[in-house]
Amino acid sequence: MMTELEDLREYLHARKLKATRTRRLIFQEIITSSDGHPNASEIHERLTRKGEKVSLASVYRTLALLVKSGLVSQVDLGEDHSHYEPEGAKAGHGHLICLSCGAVTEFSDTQIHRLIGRIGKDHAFKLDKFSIQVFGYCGKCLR
Amino acid sequence: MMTELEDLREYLHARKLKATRTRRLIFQEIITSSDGHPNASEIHERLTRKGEKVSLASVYRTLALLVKSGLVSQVDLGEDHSHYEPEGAKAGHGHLICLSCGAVTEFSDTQIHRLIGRIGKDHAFKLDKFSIQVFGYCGKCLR
DNA sequence: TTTAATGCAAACATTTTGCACCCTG
DNA sequence: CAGGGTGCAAAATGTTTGCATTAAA
Repeated sequence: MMTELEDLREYLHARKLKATRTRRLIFQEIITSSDGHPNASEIHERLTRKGEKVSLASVYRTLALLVKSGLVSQVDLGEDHSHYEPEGAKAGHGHLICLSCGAVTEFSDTQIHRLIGRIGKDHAFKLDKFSIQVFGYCGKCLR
Repeated sequence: MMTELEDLREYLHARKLKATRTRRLIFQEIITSSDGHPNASEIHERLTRKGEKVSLASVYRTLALLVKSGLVSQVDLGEDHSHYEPEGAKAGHGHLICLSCGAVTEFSDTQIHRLIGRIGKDHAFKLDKFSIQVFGYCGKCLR
């Protein structure tokens, strides 16, 4: 569980950047987030509520750094702001987004990977990453 | 080609909304757009350049209406604003987005449809629509 | 002690909204 | 001519940036 923090430290040290308390707090907040996909202001609120004095500007600056590092990925859930999630081993997964309650469920599927890979080849396109949003209604809301 | 305009007229008439010149112009701009996925300000600029006096506010209001009607769909291409495209027969397709030149190529694949359908079932999720963005480098940029 | 990182506030970009006036039906 | 639609300007969001100050290394 602290492995990720080590990864961050390593990343920062390798490029002579500073492992500040602010950066650790923000990264930890993403890793330990119960809802899984917080946005910038949620991260800011949660830290503030915990008594940490971190500015929203730092949240944005740190998020940009984390995304660039590959430790965190930026996801679009169909809202007008970005969400962030730890980039775990389960790379390349999609999100099921409920249009009624907003619940977000992740899914991962090896067939999708293979299919996307083939589509890239068919179009002479060297792929870097992909993102899938499936909108609809979750089991709870259907009842 | 004028079929779409008829569809718009029909949609508006059915709910006692007005088929104004502004609405027709904006819808036509999306249908006939050469680049395929204009954003709000591109639509506004193009109409202005053609000598049409349409406000950006009306562009946004009309886009919202067109999306709700199902005649147009809103797409996310990884930028900080939305793009719009006609909702043709080829429903449910994805976009290949070049990280170098920004070119956007569409793809459609029946296997993806099937796969997404199955994923929905597996999660007791009634699906409405889906969206796929594949980021990478296009053939031109690889040379 | 050096230099990167932070907080704050102002700046930006995109989208939304209130209101007086205009046009379609 | 009634009611929805439009333009304009102001406001609301989400995100970025300049600068003086703080804190890692």
